Amino acid sequence: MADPSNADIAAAFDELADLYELDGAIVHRVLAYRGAAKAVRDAPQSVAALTRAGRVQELPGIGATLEEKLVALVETGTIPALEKLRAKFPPGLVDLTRLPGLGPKRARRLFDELGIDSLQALETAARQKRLQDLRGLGAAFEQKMLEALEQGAGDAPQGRIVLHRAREVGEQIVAALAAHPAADRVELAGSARRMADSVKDLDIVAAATDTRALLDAFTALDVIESSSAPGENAARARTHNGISIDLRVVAPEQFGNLLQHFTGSQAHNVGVRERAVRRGLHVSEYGILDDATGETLRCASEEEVYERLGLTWVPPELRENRGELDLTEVPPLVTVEDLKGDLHMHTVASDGHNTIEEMARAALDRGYEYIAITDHSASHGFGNDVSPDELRRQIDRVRAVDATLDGIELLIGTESNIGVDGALDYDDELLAELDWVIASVHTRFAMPAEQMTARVIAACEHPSCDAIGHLTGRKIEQRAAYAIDVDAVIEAAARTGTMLEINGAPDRRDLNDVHARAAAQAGVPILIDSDAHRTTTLANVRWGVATARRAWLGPAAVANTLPWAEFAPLRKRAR
DNA sequence: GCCGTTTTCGGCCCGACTGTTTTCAGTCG
Repeated sequence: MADPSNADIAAAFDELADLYELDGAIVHRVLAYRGAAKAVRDAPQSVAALTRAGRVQELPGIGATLEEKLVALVETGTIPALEKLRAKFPPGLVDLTRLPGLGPKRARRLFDELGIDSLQALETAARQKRLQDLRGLGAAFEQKMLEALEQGAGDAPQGRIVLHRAREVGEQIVAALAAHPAADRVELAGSARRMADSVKDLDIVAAATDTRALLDAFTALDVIESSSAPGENAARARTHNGISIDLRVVAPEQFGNLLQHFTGSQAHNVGVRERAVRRGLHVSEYGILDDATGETLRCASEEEVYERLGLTWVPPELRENRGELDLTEVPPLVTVEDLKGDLHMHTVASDGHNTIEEMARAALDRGYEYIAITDHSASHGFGNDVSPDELRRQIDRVRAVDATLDGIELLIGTESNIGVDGALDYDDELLAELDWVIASVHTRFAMPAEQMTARVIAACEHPSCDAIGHLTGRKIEQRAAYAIDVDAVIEAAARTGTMLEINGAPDRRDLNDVHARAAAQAGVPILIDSDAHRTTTLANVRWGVATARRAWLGPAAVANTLPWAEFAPLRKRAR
């Protein structure tokens, strides 16, 4: 039996939290399960393996009881308490809690007192006006439920917006507001500031000399379709392309508190506040209340907020409660400017839109010292098929352009498909003639995890395979990662000297932050590549850098921050 | 159920909103 993945374990703990909540457990017990689920999901190593090793209590939020449940899950494939609770409550009951305004307490009462066990049963009861029979619930609640059901609120979790789309809108609005005469400071906050993979909505915070004027300017922007005003210093709006935006405005002396609060994440803020309480301080969006003096401290800057709490300021990308509150100094994180090369891009030879020379000149403009031209290999047919003969001609073309350009090293490479059996395209001799080979899975995503893992490990063991591209094949908000044992691949990459890529395509960002952190900790050199298909998308490394930063990676962990002379010998073929 | 600069029990982040109440429970971010 294969070990459960961290995602599987986290899902089991989340389900236990939901069911214990329905069961009426005290909220702190429920939160303990949710916290444990998050710790497992964020863990950069296999939690199943940690459990076997008897070390799982090293994870924050895992104690003796949860260890016992993990041992059961790893050894038997199931958790007895979970089976018991599943038998106790109909599966449709958890669906009810997805409706806004209907949580576990009310769901439990609807079940106990009216026998409601599904969205369908809720709708029927609401139409028959039976919900208002319950003490504490009235006609307004009933109406709200019917409206929510009509809008399909219970059907499926709402889709999130991939970060680059949200930031495009957000950055534009921030720039427009910052230029307004009433604006003192304007910043994007929330998960967009933390550079998460995707966002639910946008949070913008501002300090202004004239709050009313700035709010009016915001709602009058061309991109805004509709707006409402939930308070004196706030506006909520929707853009024409369907993105919800919250704007909050405060006086400049309070801006640091507001920015810190709305940047989150929730888990980070909870961690911050728990530590503050131990010092007799209470943190909110309005300030820091000091028990000793009864006074509320306001901070103009975010740095001041952290300093007053005795904490090191935390870069927004790290604010996920993954250990950042124990930092004693701000860690060095990789930046776009640190990158000296890009090892994954396409040209008109396969499915790209620009020539070798155009890509090279664009790379020079970005200040790169080296790039690899890595058109798709022939077996799967992206755009034009690059046959072995075509690849030989491409070698000559790249060498020719390289000879005409100063200041940049042009590598001839390929993005080779990884076959079902782990074989690369092109014969070994031709692969060995290249300067660089990145290998990726593009077919047969549905194979079992054991086979997919063996397939990619086989590629790692090929002497000409320098790196693995977009390891898990995920497309953010579109397609889940295929089943693969990432830990096993990381181990193989470390053993064979194969680099692992963070693909910068904004809907890939693959490796993700958790995997990239684990790979770097295992000593695997990480690449940040654009996977550009035209000159303009070379800039996509921005999203790869964002993921690297969320993975706590400094420049030293990222191989293509090295100058060519130091990068070249790191390639497997040069070792 | 976890956890410890209040250490093995007694706490556990903060504030806003809603609908129902007449002081508050539940929900949400």
